[in-house]
Amino acid sequence: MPELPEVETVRRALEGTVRGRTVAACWISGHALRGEAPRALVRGLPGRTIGTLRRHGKYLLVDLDAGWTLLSHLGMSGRWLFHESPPMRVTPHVHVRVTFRDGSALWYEDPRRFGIARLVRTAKLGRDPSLAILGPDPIMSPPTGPWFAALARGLRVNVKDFLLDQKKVAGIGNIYASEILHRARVNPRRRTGAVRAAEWDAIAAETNAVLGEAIARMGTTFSMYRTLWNEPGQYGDQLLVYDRADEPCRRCGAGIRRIVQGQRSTFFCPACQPARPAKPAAGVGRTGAGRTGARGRTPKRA
DNA sequence: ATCCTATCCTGTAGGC
DNA sequence: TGCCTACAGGATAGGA
Repeated sequence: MPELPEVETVRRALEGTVRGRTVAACWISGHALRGEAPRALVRGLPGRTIGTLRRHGKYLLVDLDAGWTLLSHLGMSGRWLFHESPPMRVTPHVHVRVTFRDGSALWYEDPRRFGIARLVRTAKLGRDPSLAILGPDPIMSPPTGPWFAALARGLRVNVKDFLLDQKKVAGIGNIYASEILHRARVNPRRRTGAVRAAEWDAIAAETNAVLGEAIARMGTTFSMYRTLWNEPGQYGDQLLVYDRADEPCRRCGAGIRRIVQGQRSTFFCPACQPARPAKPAAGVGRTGAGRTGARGRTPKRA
């Protein structure tokens, strides 16, 4: 559920609300989150003050004082909800309740419990096994076509699974992978190693554009995701292909197709994203260095 | 290296 | 109305 734009929306909201607040108490439900109950929070959080809020891919890093960081991942159904004055009744699936000294509270809710919440020494974050394997974050380091092309050289995976691989680029999930490829006009079944330079330029440009636009609209609410204030994200209206099987393509009118890749749904337009790309015009598309995506956006950095 | 399956969980939507 | 199945925004492990 929550991909980079949703996590970034939560990060910004937390920055503006809980930063500087000091934890008075922490309660946990006792249910395990992705393998372990976050018991360490009960002892480790009280007395700590919230500092900087960072994000890498889909991971949220809540820096605390005294050299600790709360590492959070929302999995499929996790959400942090802020309460200026917390309700008396604990709603179902609340697994962590952080109460601040001023009486406000931050609750972590996660029906499917695929999320994680654990305390890590800030100095050792780089060696945390979850974080160490991640590729660069596409907001901090916007990808360019040549960078993607270099990363993809020789790989035989399909380009959709490539975008989903957090070890390559961290933060793109199942919704945005389909959206990016549709806007870049690249068929999701294409072998990564066979994607042309100009197409990588388009993929890079659309990665930057789609993620940026989704953040501006507070993410996509398909069903579960909510902002810190329990509001749905607004990017759902902008989706061009995701969950639109058999509906007309918003660009050309052809029927959107649903296929399964890596056990997960992929949506694409067979007309806009042909299995074989159009031949590049003579003299261009060899290196792609001078070309940008179809919309002419220029990525910032290699 | 890649691909396929299974697993961790609960909620929901759709078919009958 | 209820029962059943399929599927869901993620990540990981094991085996072919």
